[in-house]
Amino acid sequence: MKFKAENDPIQAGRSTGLRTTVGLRQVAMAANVSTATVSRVINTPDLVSPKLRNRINEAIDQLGWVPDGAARALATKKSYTIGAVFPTLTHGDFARATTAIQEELHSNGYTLLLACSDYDIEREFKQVRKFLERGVDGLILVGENHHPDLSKFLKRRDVPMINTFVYSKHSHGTCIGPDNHKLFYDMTRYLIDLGHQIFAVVAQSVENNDRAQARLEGIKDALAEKGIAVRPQHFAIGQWSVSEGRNLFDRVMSQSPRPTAVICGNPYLAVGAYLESVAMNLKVPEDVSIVGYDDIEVMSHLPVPLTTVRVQSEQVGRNAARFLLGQLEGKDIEIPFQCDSEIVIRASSAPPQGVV
Amino acid sequence: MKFKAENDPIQAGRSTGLRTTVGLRQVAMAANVSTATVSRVINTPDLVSPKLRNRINEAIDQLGWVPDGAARALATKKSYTIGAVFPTLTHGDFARATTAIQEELHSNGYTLLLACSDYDIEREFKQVRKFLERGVDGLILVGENHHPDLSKFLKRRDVPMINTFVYSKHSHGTCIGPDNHKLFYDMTRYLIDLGHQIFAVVAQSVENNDRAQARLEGIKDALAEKGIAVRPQHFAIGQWSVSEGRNLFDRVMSQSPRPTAVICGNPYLAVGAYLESVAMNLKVPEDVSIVGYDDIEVMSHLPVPLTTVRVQSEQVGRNAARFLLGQLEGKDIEIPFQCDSEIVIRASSAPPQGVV
DNA sequence: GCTAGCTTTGTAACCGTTTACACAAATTGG
DNA sequence: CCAATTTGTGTAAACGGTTACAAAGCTAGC
Repeated sequence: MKFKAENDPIQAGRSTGLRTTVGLRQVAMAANVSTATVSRVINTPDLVSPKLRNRINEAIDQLGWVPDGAARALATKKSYTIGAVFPTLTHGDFARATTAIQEELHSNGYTLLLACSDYDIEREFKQVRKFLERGVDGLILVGENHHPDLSKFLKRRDVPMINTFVYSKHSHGTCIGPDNHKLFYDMTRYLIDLGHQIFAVVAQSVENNDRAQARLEGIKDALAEKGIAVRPQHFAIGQWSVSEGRNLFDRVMSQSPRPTAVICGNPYLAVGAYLESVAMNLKVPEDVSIVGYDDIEVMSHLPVPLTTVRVQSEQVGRNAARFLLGQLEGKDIEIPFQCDSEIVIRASSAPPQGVV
Repeated sequence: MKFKAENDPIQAGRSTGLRTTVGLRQVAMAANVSTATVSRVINTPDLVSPKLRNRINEAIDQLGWVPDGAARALATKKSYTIGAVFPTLTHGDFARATTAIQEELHSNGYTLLLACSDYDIEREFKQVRKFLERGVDGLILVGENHHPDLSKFLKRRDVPMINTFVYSKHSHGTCIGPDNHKLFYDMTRYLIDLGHQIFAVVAQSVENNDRAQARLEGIKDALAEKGIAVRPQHFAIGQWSVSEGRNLFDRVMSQSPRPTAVICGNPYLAVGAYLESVAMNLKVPEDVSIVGYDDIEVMSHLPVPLTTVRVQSEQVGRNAARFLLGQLEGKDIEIPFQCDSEIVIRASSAPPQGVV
């Protein structure tokens, strides 16, 4: 099927007459230069003579022109945009990381696209696809297990990506965060060394959460080395909340034998566990040691401050952003892929009663 | 200066030969249809005959084509993108609102651009400008006082905007949130009715924070009606943290006369105040009533649960997003501009000692 | 004074979609 | 059976920038 082209000059010039929005062309006309020169003033001012540059800048100011990002992205194939998908923002560590990412990106001229997966791999994948449609230049995700098709998708359009809040030697260069396994391995060793023998674990679900999973493995491995295992009745998995911490603490402490150390999977569970110990009239750390993960401020201000692991979430976010920016600029910036973290020992952990 | 155009057919066809990325054109060729038809399959499938539609969809799948958002935005003048600037994400209410916004936007095909102003009006303005460059279709901000040039900027390119976490009658239709003044007016009235006469206020800085400012006014106005004022030594302004809550609580409680009620400007200050009361061996609420703002989970689990104001931050976020989407679709969706909020009375507030 | 090289500026094709308009084919009605 | 609609598809001009390339205007060297 063929149609012949009608070269209709009126139609061709249709829009030129009634243009109302100000664009590069209007600026160029106002300053009596070509569009190329205006574009150069924006992108490579050094290539334009000072005289013209001034004239053009004046025209820009006067017309109040702001370059159109979409047109720019289309022409350059760069969107100066980074997409991040977090499981949730309501957990302090992710919120802090997001803030850091945003700051780092913004001060480099990039903008952050944000989405939440709610710990759902399918959703994460959908969000990522949408981000790719939007033309993001890079991606920041959490954890290492993603939708099976995700990496193909990324590879096809080689968008750099970095996984956050995870680290292990085998993932060096693609992940940035703490070594979750080691963290809780060390924490558990610390408790073992204090003399504990009966351990309880109170944690959130590990579904689609390889970080939490790794931490649990850390506990198990450390205990196994001493021939210890967590009894089923001392292993409580639930929601992510203070009240759940209270419930689960109550549950594990009512079992026999009674644990002398309770390891909590997140700070809210730990705070809940402690508050429940108060309600149960148990003495911490005399009757039971309580330790947590992640250091939220209130933990250190409770009547018995809580031992926990401190992860530098801002650092994770900031370095993730830096890494991506580095990749995009072509320079391989060397950042610490394994981020700082430490066990903060406070009053809630001590040798079990009866051990000197 | 004039140059004559050289119609160089080789150069003109330069890129057609070595095209490697797959675009609308490739799909069109593969399915042996025009680009317009492919476009229609994406945007208005009903206009395309089922037969062609299938053939094209197959081609799309096979080539793994994803439409280019930038090109689309350029052609349609719509980016399906909403920008939000929050003071910070580390405060629970903003984090919850952000999550709700993101969800609402995403399920309507929009994407969220996020930035933080760190309670700095200049920064907010810069972020907004950047968002406008990016071509956002709408804006979500916090509070009502912005950079003086901001509204001009928005009006010029008529981008709809909504202010969140604020509400008053005069701002109906442009703001969505709680009536901050009324909230603390009511809270203060409640304390007055309990019989309190000596009030202390422990709050964060109100610089560039009209919400906090309004709440303080609410306190003052309620007190003034009864001829009461907060003494200077009972008025403590500081950071936003638990430890600051402890410090400031300690300070105001050491003054004479000793206040019988302490109103805290945010949940962390309130928790800090309570924890300090424990450290100071003061009984709550017998010796002093403590009330806060915003309901974070731990407040209800402390040995003495704290009276506070509960604001539905998710609701604020969700409705803000809905409102903007409505504006963009042209339909004036009726949403509640004043959001639900309530005073949650718990054990930390009671009549002052000596009053029956 | 002429040429070679550098700097500055203009021309116009191109980025990947959308969409107004033109047209052909299919449907309808008298 | 033909005119008037309706439906489906193609053509090509936008959208608002960037940038390869060409063309001048200089500078400087001999």
